[in-house]
Formats: sequence, structure tokens, C-alpha cells
Amino acid sequence: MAGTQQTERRGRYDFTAIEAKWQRYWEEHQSFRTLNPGDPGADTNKPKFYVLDMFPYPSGAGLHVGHPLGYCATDIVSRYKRMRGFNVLHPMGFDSFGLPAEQYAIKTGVHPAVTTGKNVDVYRRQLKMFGFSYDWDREVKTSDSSYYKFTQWMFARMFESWYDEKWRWVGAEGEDTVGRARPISTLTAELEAGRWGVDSSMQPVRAKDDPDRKEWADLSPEQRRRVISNQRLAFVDEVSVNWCPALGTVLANEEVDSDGRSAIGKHPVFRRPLHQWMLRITKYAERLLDDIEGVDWPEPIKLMQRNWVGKSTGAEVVFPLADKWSVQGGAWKCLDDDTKIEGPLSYTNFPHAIRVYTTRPDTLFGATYMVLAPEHELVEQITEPAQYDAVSEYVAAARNRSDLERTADTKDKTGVFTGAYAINPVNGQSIPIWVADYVLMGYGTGAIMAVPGHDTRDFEFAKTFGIPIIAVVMPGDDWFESVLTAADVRGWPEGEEDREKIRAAFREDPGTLPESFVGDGTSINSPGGGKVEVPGIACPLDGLPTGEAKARITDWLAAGGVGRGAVNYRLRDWIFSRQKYWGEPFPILHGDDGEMIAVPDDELPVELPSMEDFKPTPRDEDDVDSMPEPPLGRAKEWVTCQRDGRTYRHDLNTMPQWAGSCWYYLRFLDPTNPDKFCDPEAERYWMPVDLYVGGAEHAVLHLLYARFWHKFLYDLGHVSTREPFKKLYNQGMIQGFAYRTKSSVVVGPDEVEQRGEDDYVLKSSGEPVTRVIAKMSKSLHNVVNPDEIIAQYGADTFRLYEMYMGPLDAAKPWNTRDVPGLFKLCQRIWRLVVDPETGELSSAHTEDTPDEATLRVLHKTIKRVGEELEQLKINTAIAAIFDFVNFMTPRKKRPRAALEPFVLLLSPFVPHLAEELWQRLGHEASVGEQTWPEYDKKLARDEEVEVAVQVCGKIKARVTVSADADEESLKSAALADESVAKAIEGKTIRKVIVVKGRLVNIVAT
RNA sequence: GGGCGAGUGGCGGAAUGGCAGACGCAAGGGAUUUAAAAUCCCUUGUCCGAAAGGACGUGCGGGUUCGAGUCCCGCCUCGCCCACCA
Repeated sequence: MAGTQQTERRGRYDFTAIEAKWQRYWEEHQSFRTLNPGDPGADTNKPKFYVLDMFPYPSGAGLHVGHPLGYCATDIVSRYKRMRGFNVLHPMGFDSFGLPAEQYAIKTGVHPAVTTGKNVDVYRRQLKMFGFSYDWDREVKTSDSSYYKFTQWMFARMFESWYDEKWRWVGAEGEDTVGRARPISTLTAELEAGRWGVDSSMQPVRAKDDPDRKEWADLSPEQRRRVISNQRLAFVDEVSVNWCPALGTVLANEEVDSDGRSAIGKHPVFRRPLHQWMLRITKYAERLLDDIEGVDWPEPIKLMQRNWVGKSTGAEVVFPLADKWSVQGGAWKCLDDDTKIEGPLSYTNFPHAIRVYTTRPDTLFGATYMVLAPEHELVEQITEPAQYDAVSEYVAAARNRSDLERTADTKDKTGVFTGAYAINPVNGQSIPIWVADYVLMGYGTGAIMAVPGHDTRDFEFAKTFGIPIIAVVMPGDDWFESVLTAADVRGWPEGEEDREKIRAAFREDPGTLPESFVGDGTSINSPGGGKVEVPGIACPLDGLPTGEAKARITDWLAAGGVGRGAVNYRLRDWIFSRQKYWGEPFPILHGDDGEMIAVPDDELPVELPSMEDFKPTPRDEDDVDSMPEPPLGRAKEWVTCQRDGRTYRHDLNTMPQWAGSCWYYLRFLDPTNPDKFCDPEAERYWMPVDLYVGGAEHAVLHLLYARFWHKFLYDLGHVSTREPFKKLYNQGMIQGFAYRTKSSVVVGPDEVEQRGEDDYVLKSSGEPVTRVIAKMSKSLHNVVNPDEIIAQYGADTFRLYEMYMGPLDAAKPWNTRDVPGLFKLCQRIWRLVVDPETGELSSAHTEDTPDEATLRVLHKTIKRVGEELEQLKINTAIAAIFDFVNFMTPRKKRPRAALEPFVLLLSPFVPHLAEELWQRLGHEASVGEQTWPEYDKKLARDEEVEVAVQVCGKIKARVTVSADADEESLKSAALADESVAKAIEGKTIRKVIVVKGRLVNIVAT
């Protein structure tokens, strides 16, 4: 008995020992160390391939099975590419600053530096367990001061740069580009030389573009400073944020629940305008849009980025306030004696007016009221005394509602009338001005002209408050038909005459229909000039199709000084500061007089001070209006510093979670460089990232921020590519099982008992439940920890299982029950080579030349695995491996010449097992250093194929023919078949379709 | 409300417009074994049939085509993202 066990042990597939052995080997031999150009021994003649994972955020829970999905895939690609002769860069690091670490630290009372360090160690240990071929010498952590030194350096560059929108230049990649970031010094040089001046809104302008400009020399130092800070790409501005007094901090929108309370602790959250650091990402909106077209990303992700930037075109229009202006003798006359107007009226200098943005200037004649956002600065000025109480009450209420609350129900429109009126510039009519929270301060100008006839929101509002609705665009018949059908309004008439009646009714009062018409059509009720005395020539639009009407009226607005064509983006500038402890400090010093300077490069990093008490200061929940002081404010010694005999204070904010991940892929190229974020030669060699794999949850924010950051570095000449990530691949989510009761309560697997096939009941009550697929979550107890799976089956099995679950980009449920199938595959592969009894090479092993059948299967497998890998179809590549093993298993002879190439094929998927087998087959060097096997085209292709024969599309027979049989011989072979003959008996052959190597279809009647 | 995906056996999933269900899991049968595990072999979409064989089958309804899981139109369900963006 003991003897049997011993021999069995000697030859069994001992994955624990094998995996430990080879992980040690790789480490000792530095198998995955990647050389940079210039390093001794580097071979830059080889093509490069940069495979990047989205580095993890090291939370306290450790890796879950979702993380390694993408990591397994990139590891397989890396190993494959190495064998294909590429220099492969495959690094890993940790995104170790951020809110969750701080929250965890607050909860446990342990300093975030300590918990983060521990978590990183856990993650690193887990990642190594999988046998991933990372170059661990290149590991980076965003919370290391040697790393964030450069995050700060880059921020300082943004602080000291402006965006020159007029700059035409040919970029490093040869494209002609308009607009780029340039150092602030270039702007001051232009201003000081008088080539540039400052326009009426204190924006720098070229001298030749604005004859009325102010000269730099005439500005006070204070004004000059303001002009410059308004141009910085990193700047401080007052913005409306979610302020939670109880937590003592500002929260991101994602951290506020739909009930307007904080996700953590359920404390009230208020909208407050606060000074925050902002990054001027909006300057890059157009380039972010343009360049997304040139990258190899999944189309849905590209679309999401486009939508996030949200470009729209239309016009900005001036609506003069009715009590300040009148229209006399074909000109605007200002009734306010104190107002002095210099020069002709234009969109930018028109005083006492509301400016709006619209995508539909063609509907101007249908504007029957206006709306200001509650935060709009004019609300206070224009509200009539009689309305004052109602308006301020409404504004106060809106102020305290979170964005989520405000947008939660979009059906019920609320608002109040200000008592004031504005003049519609196209027809001189006065229309009422309302305040309503359905207009957002952050988009366009924070004010709208409301056209209830042609906008769903305005339509609802107008119906609620009894405001007139005018039709100014006539839809086509389809629209009437669908609206009337949808609303179940009977009696859509048949005749032309009746159609005309419906159209007339719409023309008279579109409010009688169930919804507004928002599409394109033909302008009506827009007569223009003659009817009312207005300035300039109010151009008539009647009869014009929407597109033409837009163009015509935009020209008229510009000519009359009451508007101009405009482009708008949904994208906002990036709020870049947090009032937290665990993040990068800003490299900014504040002087007593409000002056801000960047910390000089040679004094970076600005180290995060070590603090015992890193918690935010909680405030009384009712203390809504006192400003939060960030935790860094308590590091008294750190805060103040002396420079040139003056006292400065460090900025107390820290950067958001996203900051470090904006450029980590660049640090991997040269991770220990103390002087530069990365050596330019290394950057030119490795960039761009050839394959970037990660979850779709980063589809917008991280990927947009990183692209912006990269483009900024590109503008300043620090990187050589316009885009950082050439190809992006989104791995799908790994889901878990859950169970739903009749009353739709979802419970986890631990509350359920399985009684039979697809038969589950609640343990507590015996109530039957059905199995459903749900997100893995702590509350459902369906989270799977990879450690357990690896302990039981090994890393190679784990890798195979995750890759075999389904397509890499699809969401799919984890089912532990399927894992043994892949373990069995490893064992079967093992036994193809090793005799399980003796541990020697299997007795079927032979040095003979493989027979033809074996060669054919082998070469087909080489072809299939390679082709599937190139397309990241790893699941079907593994299916090909199964096929090979299924073929080989029952064979009496397993020639070395067939097994060796197969082991090479295996090595990206199951690297430990492949190394062990390779060694047992008598090789010294690592399997990873071998060259990927080539297949013989002839052998990979079948000599004979079975072709289906259809009669009228129904399969009647199968015939075997030579693979390159031509159409004629295929046809005759098909017709020669008995059952085919029977099926067409007595019929005439109309047509024969022959698809070479596939099928023959005989059409007979 | 808008946008984008996806719906194929008991389950995970294959299938350049050309033989639906590769491969795996689960299930059933057999060999081996004192027995079990492991291993190896076979069966396994549904319905009718003893069998040969036949009919039906890719969420539902239409269409294009010699031929549709795949393309087009309309609907249903699920998932994800955005969400009053003027």
C-alpha cells in the first residue's frame, strides 16, 4: 500500500511544487526583466510591444476573481508576443492614493500609509501567485513620494501653462493642429511686447484681432495677475460642490445618494459654491473628440467618450431686459441713463441682457418665455419686489437639493416667475422671465429661451404654468401619424383635406397635441421683418427647412449684434481638489496678498506631512455655511514656509484619486529615474501602449483624464505621441449567482439549498427560488477569493478557467463547479508526457516521426491557437488545446516531435506546467525563451472535406470531396448522390449554388 | 427619458450570410475496481418512431436571400452607461 502511494506521488501532477519551483526559477533568472534602449544587452532591432493592465486600487479585501481576468489575458498575450520575437513591456503597479484607503483608515484608526502598505503587499503576493510575467523591477506606487514628485511636477506645468487657441503648428506626428498649451512665459512675452492686448472681458487677444484692446502696459499689477490666472490650465475657481458638514468634506457626485445624503453615514449634503482647483480640460474638448477617431478602441467606448464631451452647435442669443431697453426707429435704445455703450452693440458687449445658448435658433419666433437657473447671477437683480419672497424661497430650496435630487424626477416641472420681462430680439415681443431648476447653471450660459412648441421640457413647463405655446416648425405627416396613434387619438383622417385641418390645428395651438415636436421640419409662424419694428432686418424664415433656417437666422443675429454662432460642450472643467488627507499635496504656495506660486522643481516633492490625526473635521450638521478646512491645515509646521523673506502657506488641498493614474503608464518606462518622469529615449521607444486591458467602468473618466493629461504633455514636448493607448480592450465583468424568491427578493447562495437539477429552495422556509445572475457583492456572499481556488487547483488551472469561461469582453458568471474540468485538462496534459506511476516519460513516448494524422492535428492546432490569440479569442484557443489533447490521449504512440511544439503552444496559458514538461522533455532553457512554432500550411489544411448537399435549402446528403475540388466536380458529385437524386426526381433544376469546400444547394421545382 | 450591448440545449458558451449547438460542465450508460475515487470509452437540443427515418428548432412578429443565429424593419426581456445638456 505504502509503495503504491509512493510511486503515485512520484508521478502525479503536483501543481503546488511545480508552480513554486518555476516561480522561483523566473525570479532567480530574472526571466521577465525588460531592457530599455541603451541598457547593456538591449536589442532595439526587435519590434516592441507594450501590454498594460489597469493597475489595481489596493483595497483591504484583497484581489477578487474579477481582477485577474484581464491580467491573465495580458499575461498570455505578453508571453505569446515574447515567443514571437517582440521586446515586451509588461509592468504592474498600484494606485495607492485615494478615498477608500482613507475611509478604511478612519474606520480602523490605523494610518493610511500603514494600511496601504499592507494592502499592497497582499496584492503583490497574490499577483505573484498567478505566475504573471511582470517585470517587478518596474513596480510603481502612486503614493510614493518618488512617484508623486512628478505628479506634482506635471501639475506645476499646468499651473504655469496657458492654452493658445490661435496657435497653428505641425505636431510631432505631422498633423496640422490648431491650439496648444504653452508656457505662461510665452503669453507674458507677447503681452509685454504689445503684440497681444486684453479685450473687454479681460481675455488676451492678438493686437491685430481687436483694435479696441487694452494694452498690457496700462493694466495695474493686480489686473495683470488676474489676466494671467484666468489663463492658467490649472486654476482656482468658485464652483458649486457637494458639501457635507457632518463629514467635514466635499463629496463627489458618486458619493451622494439619490436621497441627497452621503453614501457613507447618510448625512445631509448641500450644494455650496467653494473655491476649488480646476483643470481646463475643456480647452482640449475638440482634440479629445478628433483623436478618438484614430485609436483602436471598442466602438461603444468611443461613443461614450464622444457623448461625454457632448459637442453641440447652435447659437448664442441676447435677450435685452424689457425695462432697460426699447426698440425705436430701427435701433436698440437703452433706457438706463448711466449705461454708456462704447462702439456698436455686439454679442459680447450688450449690457442689461440675458444671454442664452440654443441649438435651435430657427425656433426663436416660438420663444414664449425665458428661464434662468436658480444660481444665475441675474436672478437677484431682475426679480420684481412683489415676487422677491417667492423667488428667494425657490432659489434657497434648489440650492439645498443635490444634483441627483434635482434630476431624479424629470416629469414634474417647478419654477417661479420673477416678474421681469425680456425682449425677443427677432420680433420685439416681451416675454416673461422665470426661474426653474430644470435649467442648469453648468451648461451653456445657465439661461435658456423656452420654446414649448419644440422642446419636451419647455412643453411640460408651459402646460403646467399655462404659458402660450406656438408652433414654428411644421413636422411631416409621419410625426402626426405616430403621435396621434401613440396617444390613441382616433380619427386620423384619410383625405388630404382633413390632413390639412390637423396641420392647421397644430399651427394654431400645438398645445392640444400630447407632445411637442422636436425634430426637423419646415419653419412656420416666423414671418420676420415688417410686422414689428425691430432693429436691422428681421429675416423671415417661413418655408425654410430647419437646417437653412438655422443658418439664416444665425447670420441675422450676428449682423444685428444680438447673437453669434456657437459651439458648446457638455464637458466641464475638472474639479481637481479634495479636502482629504490621503492624496498628493498641491505644489503651490500662497502668499499673504493672494499671490500663488508653484514650488520650484528642485524642491519637489512636496511631501505629504506625517499626521497622527488625519481625519476630516466634522461640523455640526446645521452649520451649513462655515467653510471646511482640510486635514492638512492641522499640520501647523508644514503649512507655513519662508521664501525670499516672505511667508507663504502651502495649499491645504490634495489631488483626487485619478491624478496618479493619469500618467503611470509613462513612469513604468523608467520607474527609478530621479530627475525626469521618464527618459525621452525610452518614451520614444515604448510609446504608445499597444494593448491596454481593463474594465469598462473606466470607459469615460480615467481614460478621458489620462488622454487629456497626455495631450498636455505632448503640447509641451514631453511625450511623442498624441494618444497614449493605441488599442483598448474591455474585459467583461465576472458575475456571481444569486437566487430570487417569488416576491423578487434576491438572496445569496449561502441561504439556499440545492435539491436537484435547477431546483433550489430557501434553507429557512423551503420556499422555491430561481437562480439568477447578479453582481458579485459582499452582501450576497457570492464573492469568490482566488486564493482558495489556487490552493485547491493551482494557478495554471485558475488561469485556464477564467480564460475559458467565455469571450474576454463578455460578462459571465463564475461557477466553481466548472473549475475541475480545467484541472482535469492540466492532468491530462501532464499524462501525455509523464507516466503517472513512475514519474518518468510516458511509455507512449517515442522518438519516431509522427504519423500523418498526428501531424495534421498538430499543425491545425498551431494555426488555430495562433490565430485565436491574435484576436484575443482565448476561450476558443483553449478549445483547440482540448481538441489536441482529446486526439492525443487515446494514442498508443506520442512522438516527441508532436509533443514539443504543443508544449510551446501551452506555455502562455499554463506557464508553470509547460516549463516543467519542457524540462522533462530534456531541455535546459526556459520554455518562454523558445520561438513560437510555425505551422505548415499544407498540413494545417484538410485534404478532403465533407460538403453538405441541399435541395431547396434542406440538407439531403453529405459528400466527401477533395478540398480543392472545383465547382463542376462538386456539382457532379452532389448530383451523383442517391438521396439527392430521389429528392429532385421529377423536378426541373432551376439553379445550382456551389460554395467551394462548404456546400451545394440545388434549387429544383 | 436617451444611448449602447445582449438574448442559442439543464448550465458556460461555438459558428468569414453556407452542415446550429465546436469545446467544457452537468447528467446517463459501459470498461476497469472487492468497492469507491480517479482514469478510459460511449450517449446526451426537442418531438414522433421499436428502428430506419422524419418533423421542429438560435426571445417574438415580419422582410431581404437559393440559403438568416448572423443582414433589414417592428416589438418583448435583460444588462450597462448617461440622465432636465437647451
